[in-house]
Amino acid sequence: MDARTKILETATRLFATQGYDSTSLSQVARDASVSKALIFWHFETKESLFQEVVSRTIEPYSLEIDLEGLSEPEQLRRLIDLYYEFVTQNLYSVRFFLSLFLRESARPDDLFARIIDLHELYRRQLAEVIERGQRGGTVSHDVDAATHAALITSALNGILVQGFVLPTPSPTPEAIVSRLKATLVDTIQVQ
Amino acid sequence: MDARTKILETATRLFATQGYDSTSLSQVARDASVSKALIFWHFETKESLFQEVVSRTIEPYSLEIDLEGLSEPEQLRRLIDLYYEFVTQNLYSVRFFLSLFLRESARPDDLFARIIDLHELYRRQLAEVIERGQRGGTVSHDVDAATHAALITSALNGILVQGFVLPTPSPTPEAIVSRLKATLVDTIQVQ
DNA sequence: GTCTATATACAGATAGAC
DNA sequence: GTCTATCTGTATATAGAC
Repeated sequence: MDARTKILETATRLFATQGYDSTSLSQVARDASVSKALIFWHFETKESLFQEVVSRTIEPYSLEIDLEGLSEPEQLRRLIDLYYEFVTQNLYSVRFFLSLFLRESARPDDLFARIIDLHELYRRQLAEVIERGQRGGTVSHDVDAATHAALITSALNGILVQGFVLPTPSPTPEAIVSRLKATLVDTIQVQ
Repeated sequence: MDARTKILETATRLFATQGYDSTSLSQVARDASVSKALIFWHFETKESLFQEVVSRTIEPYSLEIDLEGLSEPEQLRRLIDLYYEFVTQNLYSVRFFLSLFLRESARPDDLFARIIDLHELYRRQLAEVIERGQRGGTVSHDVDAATHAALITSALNGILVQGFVLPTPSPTPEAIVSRLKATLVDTIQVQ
């Protein structure tokens, strides 16, 4: 692996676990077994290194979802499962971005916008499925689609954060997600 | 106001908005209009200043809840409202603690334990109300109390985090909370 | 491209006058 | 209690040899 990549991977790991301010380039250099000067040769400043790290981290984030042939309630359950899968598969970087949102001096605003976009896209997709189900008669008309969709994403995010924060959550995240589907999907289902 | 208090309040504001690492004592001194040396006279080190800040911030956190004369489903709704009220009234410090949990080098573990305790206390209280309701016949037996309680706290936390992260959440937090009560309480209510 | 050596700034912390 | 002046370490960043 070339030095540039080595630096990037080391920096990614350190930024993600310690944050921007608490990670020094000396530490990155040491962990990557290169000199500090080499970091500045490959990356203009500490902040541009950080920008590159964030770009590479966010890159695989996407929303490719196949819902063909499923009823609307089934689509909702699938969307919930996919969200949870995605988060558990990207636990490190999700945590990283969440803490970036809450604080941090180096805020790459354009990339934040991308994450918010993805989130809203997901929420809108939930809402659209609910509306389609209401028109098709598989979902109850008692719920406002947008609000219910927002509740689902909130609950998902909350389960996620709880997993980050609490030492060993007594009900497992999986159990809560399954309960989420039971309460937030089954109860608005018609039949 | 005496200098010590001035320092504490300035440090609280800066730590909360910028974090521990990104806040220098020079900045605290400047903003509080005192010399750096005075900070060290009042507080041994930067970290003990931080500890004191955290202690003072967490101090008003408590769980004094009056649920007399309410049916179990009403108690659940009340608990949810109280949680939401508490969080909105302590928005700054809640955000502060959340970001502490996600990162930060200075981790005062004993105080973290206190927050986790409060959280588990609240969750257990929800679970107990549900169980009592099941025994008394006001709550459906279809739900597992502990899991359902965990789902409620997750959803609440998620709504909270969403409020922190998203620019202007299209459904308001209030709307989502009311939807939460409709979906997570009404549907397990008997009658 | 990669290094050693160095410049410069600012961090946390101390000494000592008042 | 509060200050100015200073110490010491380490941070980001640069110069210049190879």
